Amino acid sequence: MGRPMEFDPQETLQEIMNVFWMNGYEGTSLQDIEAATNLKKPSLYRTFGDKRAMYLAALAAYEETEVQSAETLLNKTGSARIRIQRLLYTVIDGASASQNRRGCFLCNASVDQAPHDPSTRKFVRAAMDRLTKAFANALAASPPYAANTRKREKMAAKVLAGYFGLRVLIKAGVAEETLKNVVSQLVSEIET
Amino acid sequence: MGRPMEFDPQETLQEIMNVFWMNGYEGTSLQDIEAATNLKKPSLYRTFGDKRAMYLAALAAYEETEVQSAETLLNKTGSARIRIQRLLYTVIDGASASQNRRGCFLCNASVDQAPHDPSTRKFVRAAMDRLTKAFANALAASPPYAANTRKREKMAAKVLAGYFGLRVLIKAGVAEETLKNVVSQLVSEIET
DNA sequence: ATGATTGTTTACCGATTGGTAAAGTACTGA
DNA sequence: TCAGTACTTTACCAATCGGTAAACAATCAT
Repeated sequence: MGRPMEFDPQETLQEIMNVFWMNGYEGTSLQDIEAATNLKKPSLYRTFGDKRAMYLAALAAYEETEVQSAETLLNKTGSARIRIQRLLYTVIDGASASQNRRGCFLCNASVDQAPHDPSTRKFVRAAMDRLTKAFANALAASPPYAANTRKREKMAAKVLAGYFGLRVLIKAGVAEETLKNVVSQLVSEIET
Repeated sequence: MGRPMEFDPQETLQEIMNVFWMNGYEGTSLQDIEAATNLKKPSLYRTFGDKRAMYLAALAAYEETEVQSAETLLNKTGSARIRIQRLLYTVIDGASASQNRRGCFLCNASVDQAPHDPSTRKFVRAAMDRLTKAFANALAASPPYAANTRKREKMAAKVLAGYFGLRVLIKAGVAEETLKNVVSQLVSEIET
């Protein structure tokens, strides 16, 4: 059956994801991807297709790892407020601890590719819906939202907006104290 | 005194701003700028410097036009809630009316350049502060916020986050109804 | 061992990137 | 009229862009 692959495509995809996540689509060159993966272009093109396909695959990988971990975090114990607070503080801690300015890949993709590429837009919107549903599920942990679907969905949409706004502020490098203010404000409006 | 300029640098800067605003820094080539301004590269480099200088000048132009118009909108009559609601609905209408997916240039710059370029980050943060202060001033139109500076600042930070989140959702192309939900939720939490 | 098959490496492609030197053009003051 | 000056145009630069053909290396079934 021929020569076996010398690298793990899944692992490689994670590395590709990290590069696109940090630098965006236009900001990432094939050279950058080569450096990040320790692979040469022909191997990359063979396994993933062209640059755009790599980007979409990276987005999909993001959804599978990061969005899912957000979901599990939101599915832990506690009231609606506690659950969402837990996620938002994790985001802040992750940013300030490791000087991590990558933000949220979905948010980045919305800004730099969604307006120009329909397939990216479609994908991002689907992932956003998934995130919104995760927020809605977390909200359902508290009676006022469990009882009222419409109320839950509206609040979920607002939490999503606040979440993205937070990620933008992080990318801009605003002070951690400001970030915590935003989160405490945002969370305080969630009924128990 | 030699040959007079055949174009208006201010006007040209607006056109440069529009291109960067739409396509981001890496997504904009000098060819794009030439096409948008009807000028050749040497004229552009002579008047503005290199590409990065053009980008920063475009950001400054954005602050002078868009941020200022946001300020005047927030300074009109009405309660804190009314004022902020007015701005946010203007944003939504501007997006849905003209299929305008440019979002907010400050938000875009935060995502695609602030993490990589310190001077962009510095500039964006200053403009954000200005916007935050404009929100705070609008909040001061209602007694609960006029009386309590700390409360006002915290709410202003949250409104800023909501504002950026909204611009991200717009870029992702979410339904107008969802956007309106976000705004109504956001605004309903502003005391009168 | 050997051919077939698959993966990797090297080397290259045309196009485009940001940026500039030099030639040409239009205006000024003398 | 004419030298000096400032702007525009043309033409070009090395470097890098995304993408690929062809040579090379490693494994398989036979």
